[in-house]
Amino acid sequence: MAKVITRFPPSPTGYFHIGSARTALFNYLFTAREGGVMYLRFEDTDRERCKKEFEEDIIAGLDWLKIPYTSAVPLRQSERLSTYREYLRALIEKGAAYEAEEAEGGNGSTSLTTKGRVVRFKNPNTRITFNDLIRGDVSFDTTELKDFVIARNVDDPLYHMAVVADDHDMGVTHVIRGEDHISNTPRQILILEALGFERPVYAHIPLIHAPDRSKLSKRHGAVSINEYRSDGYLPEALVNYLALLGWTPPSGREKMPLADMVAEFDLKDVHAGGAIFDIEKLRWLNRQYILEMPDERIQAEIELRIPEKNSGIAAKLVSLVRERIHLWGDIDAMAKGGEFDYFFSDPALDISKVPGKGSDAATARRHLARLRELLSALPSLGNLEPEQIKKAIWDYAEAEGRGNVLWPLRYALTGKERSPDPFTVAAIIGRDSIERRIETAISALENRS
RNA sequence: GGCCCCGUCGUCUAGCCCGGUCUAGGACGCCAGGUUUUCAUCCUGGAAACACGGAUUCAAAUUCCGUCGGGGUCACCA
Repeated sequence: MAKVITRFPPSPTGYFHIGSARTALFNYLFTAREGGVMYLRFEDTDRERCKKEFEEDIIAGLDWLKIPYTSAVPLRQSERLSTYREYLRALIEKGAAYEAEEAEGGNGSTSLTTKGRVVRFKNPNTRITFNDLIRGDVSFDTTELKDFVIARNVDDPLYHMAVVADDHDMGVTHVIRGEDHISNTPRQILILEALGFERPVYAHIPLIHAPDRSKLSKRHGAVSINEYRSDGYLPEALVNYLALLGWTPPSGREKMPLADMVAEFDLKDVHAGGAIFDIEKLRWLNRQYILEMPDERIQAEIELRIPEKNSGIAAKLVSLVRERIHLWGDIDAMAKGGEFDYFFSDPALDISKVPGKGSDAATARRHLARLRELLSALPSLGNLEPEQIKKAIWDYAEAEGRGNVLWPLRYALTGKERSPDPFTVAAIIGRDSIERRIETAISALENRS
């Protein structure tokens, strides 16, 4: 069996899009599974709209997502103009295409940019049926296509002409692309048959939709891969999620690394219907990946995102942060929300909140005083561990009512109604701060009464 | 509108090809309880779907037809 060759041919007219990324991914999964080659090539026959900047963005995106590819040589269609010209000539000589003077049918398109004569494909008005690996036989009557234009002039090919020529010359065996291309297929088959080329196998994957089923666009949130990157999503999670949108592995597994997806991939398991992009599930998946990230990685992200640089505290915040975030951007949100403040400086206390509900100032003061004693008995050397602290005060808390004892402590330490548990906080801020903050709370309670 | 594709919980889906094992399973989200107070985790439980109408059949989510709904596409863009 011939070697599988596929292609991912974006048009660099915009930033790398979530939908394109998924197309690239499916092409890669299939190709890798078959032991083939996937080429990247840029379809830039529309010189006006294409930009170098977008090419770079697409490449950076593929690299970030770690989707492997092979660059076509040449990389751009704009570098193959002479080849297209030959095919165009051949088509014209065979009588399969012809040069025409003006726009057909009068939709007023007196295009001003047109110089020279357009090349039209002579439509045989036939019925084209192709077998799509995902949806079975698909059939079109090409009559409605009329004699469609395949080149602005003999030197300036349009999309369909270039695609057919490239796919043939590159030896592409499988064309895997978005469903929006399904109606382009008969046109391309017509051209390729006129040229005597063999048909590749087609597979049109369903599109991704916005929550309202409309086309995914900026107004629904991020569509550019860059945005996910800067929001702090992990590339492996994004790739994993994208694969799950429209494909279910036989194993039914959800969270799986790229290599495992390759091992299970089969186009027949790709769905025919479109799917809605659900950011919530992506967040959940991303969290699953964060959960197994090494401590050093979490620590590095914390250091990057908290205002107090080089405080040496990031290492101590790792498990606390890991437990609370779905994506790196959540660390920024925590920092902005003041959720790290009490690790760096003593909090301002609202005395009325020290006792907690169901208790009173005198009781709270008594508990805090006792806690200060119990904690002063802790060994005075080395880092404190949450377990150690818990052990020192747990029996007392149990005896007196956990909430009555633990709330005042936690509040005295953090000044927040919500925070991690007091043992964790205490271990991080250390002996001096613990003692000072308890002391502050006690004297505040005394002054009040 | 023409043509093409699609139609299982709110969402992603399993099941459909080879009708009965489906009082339709899982995941996300949601709701309610529980765990070492609060937050976050975590655990348990719950609500939640075969678009509709016919046909075939002893039997249909699974087959066929129609309707409705959704999407794609109708460029000298790709």
